[in-house]
Amino acid sequence: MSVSSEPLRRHFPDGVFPSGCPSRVVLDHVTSKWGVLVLVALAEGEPLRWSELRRRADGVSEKMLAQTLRTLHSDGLVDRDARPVVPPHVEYSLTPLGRDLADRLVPLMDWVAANAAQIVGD
Amino acid sequence: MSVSSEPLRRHFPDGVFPSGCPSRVVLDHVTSKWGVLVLVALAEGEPLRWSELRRRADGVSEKMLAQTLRTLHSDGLVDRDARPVVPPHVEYSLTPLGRDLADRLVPLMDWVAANAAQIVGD
DNA sequence: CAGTATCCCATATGATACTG
DNA sequence: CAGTATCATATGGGATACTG
Repeated sequence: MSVSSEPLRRHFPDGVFPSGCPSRVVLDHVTSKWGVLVLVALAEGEPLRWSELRRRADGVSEKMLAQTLRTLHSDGLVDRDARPVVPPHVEYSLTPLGRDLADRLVPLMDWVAANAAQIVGD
Repeated sequence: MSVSSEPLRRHFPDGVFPSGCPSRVVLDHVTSKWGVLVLVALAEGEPLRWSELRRRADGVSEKMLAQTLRTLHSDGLVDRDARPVVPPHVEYSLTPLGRDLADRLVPLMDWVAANAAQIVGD
């Protein structure tokens, strides 16, 4: 079933992306080991705090979480809301742009979750 | 448009993926720097040869192309068809599983292509 | 709590040369 | 043409200690 009636889908005619173009940079941010995980964790919809993110992106070090969050924030994908209270209360959430991206990431993660055992020969 | 009427989407309730589970391994293969590019290059539909892949995954070294191809092949995502001629003629293509994955990768790449300039502040 | 600052290492990635 | 083999390097990533 689902025989492709379209033999060709010329999405990226001249090579997937020219090396060194902005798309490559963004792709690397987005597909970075922890970037995907953080984005998808936030894709649930509700803002998450630092400690929650550390738990949900299981295994992430403080250094990498900080670095990932900084990158995603400066890319305009993640919002950082720091409330001036003590102890500090900071919430991270997706920007509209980030949500848009996450919508494309989630199907990928679903696929991985569904097929990983088969692939890796669990 | 496309206002989310669903506040929560509990795709990955207990943390995106447990650290060390098969999904993490597959995710790393699939989102590896060159893995994505090779998969998407092959997503066009027609089989590609080594040299074509090198051109389309612009910037990839021979070592990394070989390694990426080996991983994707052993994951059952990419087929390798070597014809016993001289000079050698080898074609790579997606397996059904690989095509299924690529279908989820392409929308992501399209998004990246569409938004990269804005994000990186070209 | 939410980070930053350091030190350190594995390995992902790269450049080059060589081969069936 | 389609790789493999080597050598070298950058940096992604981790552990630990410290701080506003």
